[in-house]
Amino acid sequence: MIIIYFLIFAVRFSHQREKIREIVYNTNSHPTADKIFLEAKKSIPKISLGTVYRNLKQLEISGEIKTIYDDNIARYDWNTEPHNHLKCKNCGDLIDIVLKDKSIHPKIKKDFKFNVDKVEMFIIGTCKKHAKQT
Amino acid sequence: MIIIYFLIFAVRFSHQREKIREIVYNTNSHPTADKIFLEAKKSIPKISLGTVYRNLKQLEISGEIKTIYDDNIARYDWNTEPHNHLKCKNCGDLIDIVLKDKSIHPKIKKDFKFNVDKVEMFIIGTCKKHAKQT
DNA sequence: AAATAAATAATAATCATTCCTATTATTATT
DNA sequence: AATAATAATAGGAATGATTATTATTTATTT
Ligand SMILES: [Mn+2]
Ligand SMILES: [Mn+2]
Ligand SMILES: [Zn+2]
Ligand SMILES: [Zn+2]
Repeated sequence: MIIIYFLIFAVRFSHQREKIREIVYNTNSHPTADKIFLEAKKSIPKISLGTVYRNLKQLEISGEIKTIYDDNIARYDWNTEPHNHLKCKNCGDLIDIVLKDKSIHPKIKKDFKFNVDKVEMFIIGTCKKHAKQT
Repeated sequence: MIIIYFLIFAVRFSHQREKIREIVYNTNSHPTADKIFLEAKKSIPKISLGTVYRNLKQLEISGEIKTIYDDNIARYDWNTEPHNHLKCKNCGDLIDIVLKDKSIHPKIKKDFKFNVDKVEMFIIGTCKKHAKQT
């Protein structure tokens, strides 16, 4: 006997989700849920923070955005391509960076029998805004 | 006129801190504050979670342990040498790994005028415990 | 237009972490 | 050994980020 379940989850349009997607797609600063909430409020005054979190999670699941963790708080990224971040310990800015070096994957596979999916890297330091005079 | 302030902060012995240090130094699993708390309770039943957090922070400041962030929760590491972690998305284990490649530092300096202090890397994947048959 | 159920706002609950404070314990001094 | 000075503690309240609950609203289907 074969039983097949179909769980159909119709996702339907919502102004709130559209706005949230739009905000993430137009912000380069890897905003937090709260920043997105405050921004969304400007055009949807009654939007609630729970709605923001729920939709961010949904957008993440559908692969439209990416969640990154900055120490212990979540920030959201429109850039879903594999990339890494420079984090300035001075101003907190996150700067996108693409390191195309995949050479560690086979090495780790060999040394640890560990199958690499992705590499999440935070490069901590000081950005050019705080450069000392030379 | 020269004013010199001395802020003297005598750190004195406490059984609780000794136990917490001992637990971190004898645990390879990068335990959370809660794990450390539960373990410490076995020998100091009245220890409080606040004491665990306060002392972990103090040990981190004194350079005896290191804090790492696994998504959004703090874990503690006796290994204060620069190193990175393999994270199994299956069982959550963190495995220490040392990548001695420092070649990205000058490149980032050049491309972004960004001064690198340290690189925090989580290599996400599947550990050998869940290897599929070949 | 009516029916269906996904999405919402509002709010309560949860979880990790920090803060507060009266009491206790460690260390230095007599 | 007793006293004084104050760092550290236990216990609990407060905070901040995130998730869960639920009655109501809204998008979509019939
Ligand atoms: Mn990014
Ligand atoms: Mn480690
Ligand atoms: Zn900066
Ligand atoms: Zn594993």
